[in-house]
Amino acid sequence: MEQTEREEKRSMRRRPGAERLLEVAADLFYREGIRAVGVDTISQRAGVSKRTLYNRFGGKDELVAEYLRRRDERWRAYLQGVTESVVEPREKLLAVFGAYGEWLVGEDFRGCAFANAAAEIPDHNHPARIVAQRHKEGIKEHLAGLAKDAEFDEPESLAERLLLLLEGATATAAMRRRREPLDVARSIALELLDARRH
Amino acid sequence: MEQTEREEKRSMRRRPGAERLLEVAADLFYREGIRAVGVDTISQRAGVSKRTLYNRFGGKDELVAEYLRRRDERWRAYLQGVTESVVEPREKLLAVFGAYGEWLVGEDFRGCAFANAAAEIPDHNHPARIVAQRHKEGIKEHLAGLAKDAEFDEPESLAERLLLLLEGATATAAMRRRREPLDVARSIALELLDARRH
DNA sequence: CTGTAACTACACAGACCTGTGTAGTTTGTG
DNA sequence: CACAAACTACACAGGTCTGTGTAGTTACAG
Repeated sequence: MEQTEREEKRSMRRRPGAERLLEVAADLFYREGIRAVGVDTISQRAGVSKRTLYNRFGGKDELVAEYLRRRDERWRAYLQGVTESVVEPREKLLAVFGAYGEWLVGEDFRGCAFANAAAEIPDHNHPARIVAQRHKEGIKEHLAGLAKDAEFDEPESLAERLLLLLEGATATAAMRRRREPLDVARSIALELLDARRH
Repeated sequence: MEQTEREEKRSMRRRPGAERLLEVAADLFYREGIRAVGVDTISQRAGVSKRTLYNRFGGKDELVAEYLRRRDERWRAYLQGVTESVVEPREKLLAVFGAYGEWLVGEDFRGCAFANAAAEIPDHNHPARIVAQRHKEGIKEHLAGLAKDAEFDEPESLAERLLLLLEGATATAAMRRRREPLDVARSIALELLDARRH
């Protein structure tokens, strides 16, 4: 216990700069846009020298990719937790809509970070674009797993449909923040599930 | 007739610069992103002095808004044409999906210009954001009109659902260009229409 | 011919951008 | 203590950005 604490302290101490940089970058990139935020601003607000940013991440592009990687991890972990807390397999699928719903009514909602990155970065081979693409695949796989557990026929196909609904709700909500889009998406999802009920 | 032609010529001659600027700006903004393209590049490629750009549009922000306004007009006119060419009211709704489908499989597809603008511009009061929001409302109204003509119950609600599907397909296709998303959206649309058939 | 609208060429301000180079300091470890 | 990793401060290169100021040119209408 004491040892664990010390180790944690050490690893936190080892690169405290990188950690602060990522936190600040995540906040600013999401809120203001990737291109809109300069490395000077990030390092300044993180209370870290710009040199450290470049020593840790190599450049802005990789910092952006890291920002998305971390966001991907956290969102998937959150989703995992939400679906695990539900018992009924079919309800798990609907719980995903609940998770998205809570997110996109928040005051600080600014659309899907991955979609936004794709909008800002035309280059398909940019590291951030690859992370963004993987993120969507990850969500789809998660949905497919749940659909399979709920014993739906063609779980892959259902997962694709549900993902499209979530994307649609997110994109629509990004235009003008409201809770309607998610309710619409959820009700379509219900129709789809009911139509495939055994 | 002759008079019309002369008037057209005159009005085209009156501001040839503005026209060229808008064409070039539309192309660059869409392909490379709004923030990524500077006014110097635009005016240079349009073969027009930067001063003219500022005299005509007042600034970059208004040029961006104009770019979206024109894109909105054209897309709505195109959609109008597509749906008018179909006879069956119910088929008109599906024709909208056909129109989106053709667009998002093109080589130069870079996602929805309005969604991209919203992603790049956090400020909700930016003129471009207002145009983008209006665009989506316009499409929804168009769909609602078609749904009404096809005598569906609750046409507004159906329109909202169909718009969400189109948004989802566009967003998904923007991540990794494929034709699947639209097929998925279209098949969900079919299910929705069938479930509401008289 | 004269006036006016549209436009050009070009310099410039002032800010911001990514990225590097360098010399020196802190901090924890063997 | 000695060493190395991590970090700081700071200047700088070279570029881009939006926007303005100014003097002069072109095209056309009355």
